[in-house]
Amino acid sequence: MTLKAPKPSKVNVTAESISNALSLAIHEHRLAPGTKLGEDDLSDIYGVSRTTVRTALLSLSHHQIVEIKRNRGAYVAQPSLTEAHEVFEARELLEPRTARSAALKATPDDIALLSDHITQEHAALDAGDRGRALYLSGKFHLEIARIAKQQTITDMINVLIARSSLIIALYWRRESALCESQAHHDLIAAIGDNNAALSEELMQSHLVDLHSALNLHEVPPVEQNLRAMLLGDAKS
Amino acid sequence: MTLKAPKPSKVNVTAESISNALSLAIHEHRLAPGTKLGEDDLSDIYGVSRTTVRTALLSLSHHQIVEIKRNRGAYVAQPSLTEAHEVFEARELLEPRTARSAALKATPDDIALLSDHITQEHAALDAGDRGRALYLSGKFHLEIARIAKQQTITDMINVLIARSSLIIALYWRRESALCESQAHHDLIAAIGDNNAALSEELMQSHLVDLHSALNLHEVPPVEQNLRAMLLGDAKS
DNA sequence: GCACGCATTATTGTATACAATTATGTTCTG
DNA sequence: CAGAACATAATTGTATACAATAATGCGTGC
Repeated sequence: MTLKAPKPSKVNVTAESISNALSLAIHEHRLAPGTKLGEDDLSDIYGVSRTTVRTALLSLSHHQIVEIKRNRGAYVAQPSLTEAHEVFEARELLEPRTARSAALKATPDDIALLSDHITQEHAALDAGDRGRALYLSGKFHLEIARIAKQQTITDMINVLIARSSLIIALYWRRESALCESQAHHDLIAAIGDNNAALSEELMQSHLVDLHSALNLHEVPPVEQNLRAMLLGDAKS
Repeated sequence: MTLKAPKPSKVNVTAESISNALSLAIHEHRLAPGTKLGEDDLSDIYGVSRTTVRTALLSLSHHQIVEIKRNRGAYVAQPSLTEAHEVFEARELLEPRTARSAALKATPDDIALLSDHITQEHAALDAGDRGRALYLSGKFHLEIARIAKQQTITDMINVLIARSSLIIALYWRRESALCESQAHHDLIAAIGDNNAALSEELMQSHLVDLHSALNLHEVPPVEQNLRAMLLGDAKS
């Protein structure tokens, strides 16, 4: 098992590292929407005080992937269907223009990095790790924003991608379709050719495609347990 | 003095209320960029523990209007010139389309509310309260986003407007120009007529206008004191 | 007189303790 | 037996105490 995962033995466990670990777990669908994130549980798991855990949870709540209900605790967010559509509409507003900008600025190094992403994504799929493939797929979009050199917009897209991961967990309809990374391949080609118009158009249709793959009815909220998702089933 | 301001005597002082008070003070340019926000100072001022203050500061840092430097403390953010351009470019990407959407959805009540905003803004200017006028001007943009009924995009615009306030504090060039709310009047008219294309165009040119009013060179970072800005000069 | 280094002070980071709120389970009553 | 009310337990919210880090000022040596 390739553990870069969430069990930093003892040293340097900061609020940010916990936040990152939880964020990754949510991206990879190891933490399902609705999962309760108890402060005591997390402070046990990571070996820090509740203070630090609370800082991490607060950070995640600001990214809207964790919802904190007063006096009730923190839960992995469960975006409503309305929010789901809003998130993809926002992405459709931001990302095509960002892809255009990326096409104009991309260097050969950038293209190589994108290609590497796709390779890793395929590797994850071959290994049967759909969660990691989904995470890498999101990172791909983020990488394009980074190439466009607009940190502010990149930050916004980052949040939207995180929420998209939750939305996919709740409202995904197609069975296989996540695997069809043909769209990503085409995007790399267009960006590598510095074809701004095509890049914008491909990104637009890719997002519309994803958006249209959402299920149309609400999903009942579910409760999930925590330890198994974060620690596998191995120890304690 | 019209105090809705930041001195809630003793009851129900929550992290959110502190966050709101500081946010308002920043919007109204009572807290200048670079001001140190010491935890002890703030807990004295608001009569709560540092824990609560830290929660508020963390929240503001996630909105990027406060910068927290590890082991150094929290400061009102000082956006770089690069960030300044990025923020306005992001607004130019989001707000025109949002204004279009608002024009299609606006009800008479919405128009009345927008007009009321303008009235208040003028009143603030007449009272010589430029800070409050600026705050209301930002709220005007936010209100349009709200009318468009896209909460996700509204949230993003909200953050961008807050940062814009800091940017204006640092890089504003024109002397009078903030007062020329003609653009806002025209926008109300277009939205009231449900004229989508015109609304989008007016918003676009309004933002370009604002963007072009920025100064082009960096500004030296400054330190400011805190108590006077939050409490007036009255007591203690 | 200036610069470097050490000691002191101040401020933030983290953990723990206590208070308040909510959830739960039991018991009593209709 | 069902339902409500109370008591108990669990969990979060807040404050305080302690530790670690960075800023400051003083003194010494060159």
